[in-house]
Amino acid sequence: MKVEDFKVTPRTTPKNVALTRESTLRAALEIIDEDGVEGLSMRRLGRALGRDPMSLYRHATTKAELLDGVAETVLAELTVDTASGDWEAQLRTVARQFRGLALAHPNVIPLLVTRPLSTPLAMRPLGTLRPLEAILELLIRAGFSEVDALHVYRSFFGFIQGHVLNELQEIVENPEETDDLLRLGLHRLPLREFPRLRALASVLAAYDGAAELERGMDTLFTGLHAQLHPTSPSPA
Amino acid sequence: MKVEDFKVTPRTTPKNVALTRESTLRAALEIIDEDGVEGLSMRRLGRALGRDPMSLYRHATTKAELLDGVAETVLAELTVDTASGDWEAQLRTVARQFRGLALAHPNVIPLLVTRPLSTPLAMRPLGTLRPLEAILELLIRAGFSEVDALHVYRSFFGFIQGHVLNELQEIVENPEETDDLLRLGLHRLPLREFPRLRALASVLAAYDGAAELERGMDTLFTGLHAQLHPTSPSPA
DNA sequence: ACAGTAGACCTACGGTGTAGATGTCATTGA
DNA sequence: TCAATGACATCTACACCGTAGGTCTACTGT
Repeated sequence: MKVEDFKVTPRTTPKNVALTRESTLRAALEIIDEDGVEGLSMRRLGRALGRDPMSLYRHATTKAELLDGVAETVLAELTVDTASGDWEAQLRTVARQFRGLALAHPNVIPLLVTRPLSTPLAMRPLGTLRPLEAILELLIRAGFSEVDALHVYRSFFGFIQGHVLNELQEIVENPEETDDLLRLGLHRLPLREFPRLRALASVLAAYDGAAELERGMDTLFTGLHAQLHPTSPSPA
Repeated sequence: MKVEDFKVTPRTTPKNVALTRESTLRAALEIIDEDGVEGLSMRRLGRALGRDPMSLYRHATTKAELLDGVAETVLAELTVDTASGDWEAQLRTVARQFRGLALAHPNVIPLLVTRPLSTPLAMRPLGTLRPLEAILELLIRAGFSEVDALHVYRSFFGFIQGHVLNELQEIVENPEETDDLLRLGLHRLPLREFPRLRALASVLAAYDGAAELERGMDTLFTGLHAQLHPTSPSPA
């Protein structure tokens, strides 16, 4: 009893399992993780699923929607404990989660930061709005006014987005090279024009994303505390 | 004497002016401003310039490089006064400039935040590194150590990037609608799941990007001052 | 038993980026 | 002066893209 015996249908392979939105998105995510957003085409996704590319339009009316779906599934991994009385600790946790997602799926980040630019807030996939709602809930329960809660959310979200973009830009060009200047390829920069940058080679090479995130949050929360406080300031 | 009389060359139109890298990038920027990055194709750009699409490869070896060029020209509009003794004031100026660029060319922002993710620092267009070098120079002259200067730069740059992404996401769906909830389309959100978000309709509608940027910078600089200081702390 | 329908498939259209060959000058070197 | 050299523009062609529209099949509810 060989696999071929079941080839009732023409050229496609797995076929036994039904095609769901979830499995489609999972496969799409895999392709993006491997080859980036550019690498994902409907034809290739169809091939990966052993289905005709056109079948995909059963579960996503358009490719853009499919990309939104991928962004959504990734973002949905965030969990916010709205019951926590310590809003700062909770936000710190979310930030670390977010960084984790970014490192696990770096190729999805362009999607995450870019898609909302062309989609009004209310038309975004609900899954992407859920963390927003949860954080608002958390902050308001912690005693912030609505306006301040939104302000904190924006500062926080802008911060982690910025941090992740920063961190993902730190790409080492020649990992095997021992000299920092060469490893980062900085020797290519004209010495006259970029003395500071070149001098920072070793500091750049020693970049520690996790530490930088913590430090940035220290900065952020110091600033936030100095500026506004919830009515019930301390953890429950 | 009609225009047609000059049609020595086949189908293309302007032709008299030579095709330079600069004019090419300017035309590309115009198309992106109008129709977004998706709207830019080599064929369309060629049409806009009255040249064969293939001519473009004389000034950019690939489309990706052309996009980098567009990002570069936009970013090159930033000016940093490295001689200023008041580093905070100078950074605030840069931030406002950056926001200005973002509002003037919103469709370029995806390029700005996305392209560096696939390009090691040392291989980026020099124009995009110049602001970085200048800010490092500014900070070091102000008395920061190299490490701290880099840290400040990263916090700052992450912040403005995050802010701009936040601000550009605030798209109003039905500008003519008077009720905030309807104008933002928030009525589409399930009431049970998104009570906080829906309640914030009027606050969201009153978003003021410039004010938010200033507020965010207050937060940021408060935090930075509390955390580290240059050896020569006050403006010259 | 039959109509309706949901899901998958196929074909085809107008687009894309760009490799490679060809044409057309202007400048140079002998 | 003429030939050669290069720079630049053009054309053709290839493999790929997203997706509109039609068709086939198999199951569902009546």
